[in-house]
Amino acid sequence: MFNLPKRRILRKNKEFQKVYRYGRSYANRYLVLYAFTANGPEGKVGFAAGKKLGNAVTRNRVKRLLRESYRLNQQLLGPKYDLLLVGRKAAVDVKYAVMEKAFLSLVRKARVLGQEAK
RNA sequence: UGAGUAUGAAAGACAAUCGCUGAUGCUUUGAAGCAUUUGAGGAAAGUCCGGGCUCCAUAGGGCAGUGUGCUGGAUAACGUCCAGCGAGGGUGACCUCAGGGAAAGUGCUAUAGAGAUUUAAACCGCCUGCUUUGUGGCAGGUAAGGGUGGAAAGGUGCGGUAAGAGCGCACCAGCGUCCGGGCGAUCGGACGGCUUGGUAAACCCCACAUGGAGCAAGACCAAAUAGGGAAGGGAUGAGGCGGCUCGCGGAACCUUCCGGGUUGUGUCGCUUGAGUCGGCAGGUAACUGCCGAUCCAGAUAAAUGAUUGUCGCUGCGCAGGCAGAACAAAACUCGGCUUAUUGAGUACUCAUGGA
RNA sequence: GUGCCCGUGGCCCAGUGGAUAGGGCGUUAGCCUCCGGAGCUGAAAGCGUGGGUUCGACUCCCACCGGGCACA
Repeated sequence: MFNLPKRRILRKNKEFQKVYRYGRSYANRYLVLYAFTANGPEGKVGFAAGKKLGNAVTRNRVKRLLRESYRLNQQLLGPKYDLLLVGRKAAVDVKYAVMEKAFLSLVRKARVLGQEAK
């Protein structure tokens, strides 16, 4: 239920480009959310952290926080969305609880929640 | 106690829950699921050097270019390391040094100064002579003193002289020859003649080293279809060996343009290696040899995270408790260097006080 | 991964080992004008950082820091 195997993660450059170009974007202080209606059997998710955030260690940490937020709350989401989460500068030294809250508020704003959650 | 020098272990631990990479086993048409196990560093970093490995001749010759530069050793190799020598710095522990050649040649040496590199040089001064009413002028001698400079061509002292001068002598520095110690850099001593600035991180000379590219190397598989037209070159030797040349090699194809068409973030390379740990032996040491044990990440928008609890460390607080814990993540691999950073301990030095 | 290049006042650039580090634009003070512009006169402000070579370094060498380019 909380699984997040490799095939559910965006890996190819083309997929990233597609979500960036055609997805709707929502943002707050800690992250940016791109949402795009998927055409595959299940939704995929991607995580990104730009070079502005710092060195490799901090970028990795931001991406892992984003992944945890998605992984633990994915059952709330509708099944047919490709999402892309991008960390922002304020997320660098933030705890998980803050990140999760920011993620949930954005998800509500973007209206990609599933039927049960509503 | 304070200040400092060198070296330098380790990089919080355990448990629970949810997840991820790889491997193995089972289930399974496939996809996947379950179980067990595994999983970042001392710098993984910067990419400053050097190897392995792969391809291009089997990596060859010469020139050019580039790099290194006290001696001896270590090493696969190095611009690294170890032990010494010399120079410089520090009261000292100790630290720093691209540290060969300036008598092969060329260049540069600003400003200042009379004079800056070859018969060195006379501005002030000193001395002698001539002259003048003269405090002066002229001629000559002189590098001891002053002044300039980073540097004035050996330094100090005594003798000597009209005044002076390696002009003579002693010591010191430098140069040459010889003797002795040391594998050697070099050190010590004797003798000789009496002295030839600096700069080679300026060109250069000498010695040594150096073929080029890089895992996006390279190999394989799959998918796609049609290999079409034009021009030029090719056994009188194409393309290739990324500077030039010699040489090698031996192709029916090669280059350019026009038109058409397809395609993977595929598999291998990819982790057993100058590996790691322990013992013994050799060596001042770097390191080497032998024996035994052991397998310890292989990702590709890139795996180690999140949450909670207990204990340990540091700070604050009477206490419950609260806050904090660096720098930073493999990308073919290994040896160094450099930089970032928390830092227990060990050895030593100096100063002050006490016994 | 490899090979290169650059860093000079606020901005864009010059600069043979010896200059007071130069030019343009800008800033600023004064003059001029009824006011502004233009013009004239003057001023401030700089060699990325740290070492080394040299008598002397923006320049030569080394190590860092920051930025950029090319190729596969």
